[in-house]
Amino acid sequence: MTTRPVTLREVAKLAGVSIATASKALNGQPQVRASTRDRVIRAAEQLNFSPNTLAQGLITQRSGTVGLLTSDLEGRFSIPILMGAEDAFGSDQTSVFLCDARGDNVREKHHLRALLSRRVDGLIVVGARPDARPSLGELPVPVIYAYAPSEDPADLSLVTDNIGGGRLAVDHLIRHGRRRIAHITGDATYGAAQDRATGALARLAEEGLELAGDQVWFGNWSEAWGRGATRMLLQRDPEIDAVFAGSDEIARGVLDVLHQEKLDVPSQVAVIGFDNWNILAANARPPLSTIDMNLEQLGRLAAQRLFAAIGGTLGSGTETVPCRLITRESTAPVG
Amino acid sequence: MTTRPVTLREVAKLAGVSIATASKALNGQPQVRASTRDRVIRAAEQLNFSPNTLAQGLITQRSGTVGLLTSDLEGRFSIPILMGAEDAFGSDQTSVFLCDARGDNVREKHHLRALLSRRVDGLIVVGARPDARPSLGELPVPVIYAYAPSEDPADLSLVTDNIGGGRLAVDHLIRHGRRRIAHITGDATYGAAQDRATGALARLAEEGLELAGDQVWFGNWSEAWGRGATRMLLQRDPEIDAVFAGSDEIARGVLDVLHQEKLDVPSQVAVIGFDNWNILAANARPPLSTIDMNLEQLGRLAAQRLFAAIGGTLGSGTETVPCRLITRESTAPVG
DNA sequence: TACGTTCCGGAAAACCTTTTCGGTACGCCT
DNA sequence: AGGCGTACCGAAAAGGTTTTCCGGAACGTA
Repeated sequence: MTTRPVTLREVAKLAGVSIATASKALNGQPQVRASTRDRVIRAAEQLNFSPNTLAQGLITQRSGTVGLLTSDLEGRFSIPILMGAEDAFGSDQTSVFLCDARGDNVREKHHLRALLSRRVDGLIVVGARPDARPSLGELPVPVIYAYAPSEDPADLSLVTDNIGGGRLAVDHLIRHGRRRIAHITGDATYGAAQDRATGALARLAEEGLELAGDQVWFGNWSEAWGRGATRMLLQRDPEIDAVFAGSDEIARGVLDVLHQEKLDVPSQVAVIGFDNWNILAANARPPLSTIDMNLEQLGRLAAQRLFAAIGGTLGSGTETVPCRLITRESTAPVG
Repeated sequence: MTTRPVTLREVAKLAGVSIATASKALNGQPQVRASTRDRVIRAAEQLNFSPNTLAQGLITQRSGTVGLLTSDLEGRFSIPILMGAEDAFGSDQTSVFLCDARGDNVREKHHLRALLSRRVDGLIVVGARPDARPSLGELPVPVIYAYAPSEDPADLSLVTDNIGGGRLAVDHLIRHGRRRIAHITGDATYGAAQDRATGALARLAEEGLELAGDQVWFGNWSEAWGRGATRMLLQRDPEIDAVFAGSDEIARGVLDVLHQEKLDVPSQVAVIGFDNWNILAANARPPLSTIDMNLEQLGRLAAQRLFAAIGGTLGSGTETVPCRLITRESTAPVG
């Protein structure tokens, strides 16, 4: 079982040519006769030869690998980004090193060192929450920051368009004839919460509408807060006809209390969430309209940008990826 | 920015020694004077030298990498396993290649080929669902199957003890004085569903109890099924005092209908779930007792087994990892 | 026949590190 | 003084591949 892998030397020997010709034959170089090429290829197949990528990397100065440095795998936002990136790279010849720093700074440094030692061709840094994070600084390889942008504007970052997402949600409610729209969202220290609220308020202002409930209800990203805030909101303003929740978790809490209060969704009150966290949104009662951040596309995009940067030169600044509206049954036209 | 990495040659030159001595100095070999060693180390630090792992791997015949081949990253079960494995390897010097086959067979083959070409030292195959999957066959490196066992008993597989988990859940309910226990679970074609039911029934039998509701309610792994099954169950047998749900999703549906029917949880009916999917279990009303499969530990264990197998020899057969009871408020003693 | 072209295949360097082995210098003993 | 052991350092091979360059053969032309 632990037989040493076959080398090009053995393939060459079996085909009766030199190592050099064998290499050229397998790599499609022109300076080799068709008949010899066939012989080499057959020999390679017969021995089940696969070239040693380490040796290749040594001479080409390209390892064909990239590092995916995430702050927390647990967080559900990292996963789709990873998937997108892995997918995009997979179709090229590059493999992906997965490193989870678990939010620990020294662990991140440690992983970074290891990755550089492995001569990765590039790096994608995936943040845990969508707020700016410290830059890794000058590195011998291109780096792309995904989800959480770098604090250094000289780096290239890819982030979600949370402002556009908030706008999208409220726009959807307005188009369905809603006029008394409230906004319950998460932790005010999150840039994402601020941005989504900003987008929502901007769209309301365009329509000449005021926010129902007198304020943006910041709290935390939990179902429990969704329940609590909704109770307070209904006390303050029983006449609302729509709620924009800052996350699907919060939206679940909102739905729960609306049911308790015998308010029908969506005929009396429309509810829209954020994240399109399928397990929560699709299984809600009724299924929840929500905003999808296109995280997988963000990951794919990061991979593409990185791929372009390898060998070429890297841009800088922050690029935003638009959100997408997912309509289910929790929103519907009035009447 | 794209400066070529520093090599040992440059370090040696700066320290005024040969490449060989520089290598020995940095690797703690004894045949080098302390003063020279210091000089080399200082030179290495000054140049920020990090050894080229590709070159190292070429001579030592160890790449210091392993492949993590998952069938679907999306599935929430893979993630904790990945985390555990990544964590365990991280503390060694091994890095992890992440490959997502997306349930596609040809993609899996493609990734496998790429990984072998990169001369990984070993492989962990993480399945999407806990049923046996085809073996990858004889490979030049040790392979460990996690979560989904291999069909070939000659391979080494690590799986969840679902039977024990089912037993654990029912045992907990019994200890709390419950006697009329029903079981609502997911897709009957899943081995996990069968096993959990088997464990549950075995524990009931030990106590001389019958399953309430006359049958195991197989359906699918959704909240909606949890709701539907609970309605049917209550019609069939309104006197139940506990429900063992095959997943936390299903448990959420169960809770929902119990609320609608004005049955208090846990005083009238206790509910226990499975998976300890935090977002669902901890935020339920009331917070859900559940069974945790210790997936992260399973991943860690897989890493350890693989690490032991590298260089050594690999065992075979199927090893099970026990489940763990998580008590929250949805279960409590009767009265 | 002599010479220039074209086409193929091979020898060897290069990538970067580890490790073995041989060599030098020095102190010690006889 | 000569021999020997020890401590330290360097030269060189090895690992597997790519690529450059060169040599030889075949062929056509003068």
